[in-house]
Amino acid sequence: MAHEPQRRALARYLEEHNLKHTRQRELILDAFLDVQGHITSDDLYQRIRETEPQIGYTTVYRTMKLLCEAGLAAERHFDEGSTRYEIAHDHHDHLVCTRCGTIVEFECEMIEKTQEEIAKRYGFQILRHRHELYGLCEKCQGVLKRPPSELA
Amino acid sequence: MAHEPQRRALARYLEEHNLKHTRQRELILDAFLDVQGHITSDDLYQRIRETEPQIGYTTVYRTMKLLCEAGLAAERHFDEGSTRYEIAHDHHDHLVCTRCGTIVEFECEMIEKTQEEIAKRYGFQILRHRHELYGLCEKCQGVLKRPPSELA
DNA sequence: ATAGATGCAAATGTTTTGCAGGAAA
DNA sequence: TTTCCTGCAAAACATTTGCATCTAT
Repeated sequence: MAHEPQRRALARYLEEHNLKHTRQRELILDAFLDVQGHITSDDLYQRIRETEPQIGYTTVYRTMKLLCEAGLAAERHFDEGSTRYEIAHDHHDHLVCTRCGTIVEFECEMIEKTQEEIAKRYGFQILRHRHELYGLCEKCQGVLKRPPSELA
Repeated sequence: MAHEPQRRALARYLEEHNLKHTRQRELILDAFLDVQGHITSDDLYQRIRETEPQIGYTTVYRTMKLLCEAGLAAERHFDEGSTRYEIAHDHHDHLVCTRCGTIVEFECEMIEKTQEEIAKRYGFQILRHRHELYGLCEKCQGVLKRPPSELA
């Protein structure tokens, strides 16, 4: 069933914090890793309940927070409203298509450096940041260029 | 009572859209402009009700949306949760102090240009963006350096 | 045996909506 | 006198919390 490294990381985190290793936690970790994407707790809950209808949405919400604390997931807040989770990895920012919801990750060292300079100029010490570019992905630009009759 | 240019702009917008010029709308516009800051609808409601207790919070929420449509206010969503409104002016981004809530505006052409390049690389057409730097302002860095006994 | 987890229901905080009465054009 | 607004109460939404029960250790 794969996801072994992450399963081990979770097990380690739970032991170190005197927390319990439960079926639900393993289940949610697996489902989350399977999706590979920027998913909401509710999406994940809907998905899991298809095969495990006895699971509670509260548990999914709580477990996603736990996975963040364990360093396996990262919380993101895009404009659309609900909290999304991504698989934790190196720092990056996002491009978000406002039509189809596609999310693309990018990183740019130059912007990072420039941010530091700006912060220095205002006497701030940056702890984190949020940089999101909203617009149309290639595909959606194409769709919107067609005559209205062809639109969904 | 000042704010004449904005009052006129609002009046013009209301006429053009066949909307009505009411005491509440004028009141909310004035209060909003007085604050000069990044304020939530609820903050504004609390503030106005001190002198005008009969006003409804619904009206404040609705009017802030109206002021955005009229181009007089702009909506912002920072990490802390509720929607804040600022007086509409040239494009800019923000530094936010996570301890005291101070918000400083900045603009950086180089970052803007770099964003465009990134978008091009991924085939995106940017419609808007969001760039927020969270950290400690000068004052709060100082406070947090002191021994714990001196903290509030 | 016991600390901790689960899942339901209810509470939360913010914002929106339905609607009857009220004010502007 | 008609169209639009207001303000209340209630709904919406996403998320969190209280609590009795259940489970991993």
